[in-house]
Amino acid sequence: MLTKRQIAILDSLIQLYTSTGQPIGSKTIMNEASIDASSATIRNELSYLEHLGFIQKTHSSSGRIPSMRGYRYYIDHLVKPRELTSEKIQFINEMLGSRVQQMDDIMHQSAQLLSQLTSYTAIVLGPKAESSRLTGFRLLALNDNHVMAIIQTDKGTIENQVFRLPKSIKESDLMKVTNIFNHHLVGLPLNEVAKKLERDIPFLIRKHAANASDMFLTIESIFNASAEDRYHISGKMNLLDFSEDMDKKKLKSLYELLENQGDLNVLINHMQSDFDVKIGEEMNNDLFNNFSLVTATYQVSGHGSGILAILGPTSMSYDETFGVLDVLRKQLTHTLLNYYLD
Amino acid sequence: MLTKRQIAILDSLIQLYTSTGQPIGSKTIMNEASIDASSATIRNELSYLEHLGFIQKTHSSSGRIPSMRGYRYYIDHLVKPRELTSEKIQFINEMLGSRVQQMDDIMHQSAQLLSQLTSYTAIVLGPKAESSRLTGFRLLALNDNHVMAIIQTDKGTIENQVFRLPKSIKESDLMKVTNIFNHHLVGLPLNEVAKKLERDIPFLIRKHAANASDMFLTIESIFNASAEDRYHISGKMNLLDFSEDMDKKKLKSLYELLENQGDLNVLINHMQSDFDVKIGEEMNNDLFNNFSLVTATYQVSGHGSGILAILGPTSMSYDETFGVLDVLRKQLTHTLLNYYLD
DNA sequence: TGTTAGCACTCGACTCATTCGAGTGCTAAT
DNA sequence: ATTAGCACTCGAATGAGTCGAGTGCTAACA
Repeated sequence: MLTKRQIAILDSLIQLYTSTGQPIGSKTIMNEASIDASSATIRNELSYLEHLGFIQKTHSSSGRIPSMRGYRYYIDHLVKPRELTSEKIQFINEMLGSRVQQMDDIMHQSAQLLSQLTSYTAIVLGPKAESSRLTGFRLLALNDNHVMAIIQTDKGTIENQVFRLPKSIKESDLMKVTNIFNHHLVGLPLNEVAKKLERDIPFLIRKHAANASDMFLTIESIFNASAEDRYHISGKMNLLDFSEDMDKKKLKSLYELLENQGDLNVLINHMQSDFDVKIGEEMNNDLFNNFSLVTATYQVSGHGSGILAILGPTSMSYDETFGVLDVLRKQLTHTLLNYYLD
Repeated sequence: MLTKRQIAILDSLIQLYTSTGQPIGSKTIMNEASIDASSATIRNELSYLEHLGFIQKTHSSSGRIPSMRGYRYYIDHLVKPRELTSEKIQFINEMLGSRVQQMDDIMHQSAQLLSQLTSYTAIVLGPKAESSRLTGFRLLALNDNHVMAIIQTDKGTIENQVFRLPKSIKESDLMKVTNIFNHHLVGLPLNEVAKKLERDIPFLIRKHAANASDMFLTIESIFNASAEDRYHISGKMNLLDFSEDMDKKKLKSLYELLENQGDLNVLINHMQSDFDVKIGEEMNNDLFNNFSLVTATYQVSGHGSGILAILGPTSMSYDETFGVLDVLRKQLTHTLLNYYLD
């Protein structure tokens, strides 16, 4: 059990360290933090905090920096979202408030806002409606050899793709395929659709429209694309600012990871809580040892939930990050409700 | 006028420098290059080449590196595309040869191939058909409040975008707008379309479908998007390997520039010649002082021409870069002819 | 006259010793 | 329990010294 003073010291130390990036000594704490004790006393307390594993030295006579455990304690007990300046709030409102936009634009905007306001890297995931249903499937002949496939769900997502028509396919085959899809898939929840696409549909196609089985593969890939989470990442290059100790090779692997849907899925796993922080090694990936990932979920009632995430240095200012995320999350809930409304 | 030996020395020096990255001294040239002269003689020649401005020293007693002028001379007179290994050629064939793909996929593939084979950064621009005509415009009602606009040209490009319908708009308005577009724009070359979109159409809309003028703005932006060049960039992160001397700030500006269509347009201006190289300062942008841009054009008869470009360090191996570009350019011409054919 | 061996000279890169100072832990006094 | 005082530690910065790759110049040579 920590005393009040010990908590105050730990708090100040982390605040100071996250804003300067330098190890913090007893004198600095005495001067900068409002703690009524001499540097010698603070030294004793620091020694105790180190003994408990909350802080550590970089070398035997250096100042202290927070340890993994220290950050954990800070995040779980001490940090409070910092209020944004009214200018920043206004900025967010302006960017997300007014005009009608497309869903993708909104997500993209949000990611940009997050990365600009924090100067870290932002990852945004659109609202995921677990129970959305397929409401429409169309094949639209554009000309003799191009067809557009369009997929709609009741949650408003619309996916489309143009593909070239193999010569073997006739108008009548197109109709048949469309009918099969409409008859067997439309109205079902998307996870059902995925199952049927794998099991029943290939059989039906072979039976009723054998010519079209090539085409089926294309269409299947569109369905898969529509089911995939779509990540919007902004401020990737900000990573350069807080990855000094990484060599080029690691940096490249890191960027490759950020390009890869699958890896992101592992990194950002859905969770219930409003906020969640993963610190360095908690991410189980050497690449992220000096990074932290702060994730916030936003809810759009009746339309599922989405995720906002900030990837920054372990030594980031958590209070500010929490502040930005909190404001944006609220604004986004609001914006999206409007989006679904009209 | 340079003697044969001087040319041979300049050639070797550049080859050696581009492969080692280190300043080259007289002894190295004597040992590595097949030049029948002592190091002292080579020193004399080097001194002369420096006097002419083809090479320079990094400090008073260092070896020589090529100067801007040296590179220019090398590229204009000495460099020969290096033959690719048969494995690499086969790799390219496999990636671009077989199955039917979408245009965007082909371009994306090409960019990836280029960056992987050169380990520099690749920029690919799809075939630009100067004289393509608008052949189709459709508005497809997806549901009560979403419409998809589809634009087609006779060169096979298809652009589409989904947008939300303002409430004020009725079915009949949609019809009217579609009619106006089909009547006044379809069949025209795209540059004519752009003009009319600016001049005549707004007036017609106001007259016949006043409610739809909001919608017109959206549709106009789709047209603009369809007219835009679309750059495919791959291997951005390779920049990290050859930008050691740049600070974080410059690196970020550089990446921002690569994200920006407009800036890329300035950088890569269309030209006729098969190959073109811009060396460092020739690009008129401080950010590129230590980079070179090698561009190659490819022709698809009857379907316009496109561009392949490699952005690498000024000290890149030009012969290899030329080799890769040449092979890919030929393969691409072939692939695209097939694409347009069937 | 062109080529070459020989040599003094230059300058960056590297190593090693020294200094400086921020910070610590410990002890003894309050 | 707190604090002043002090010896001690260690990284960062500074400077002297060495090494070696490379140069230019001179004089000898084919």
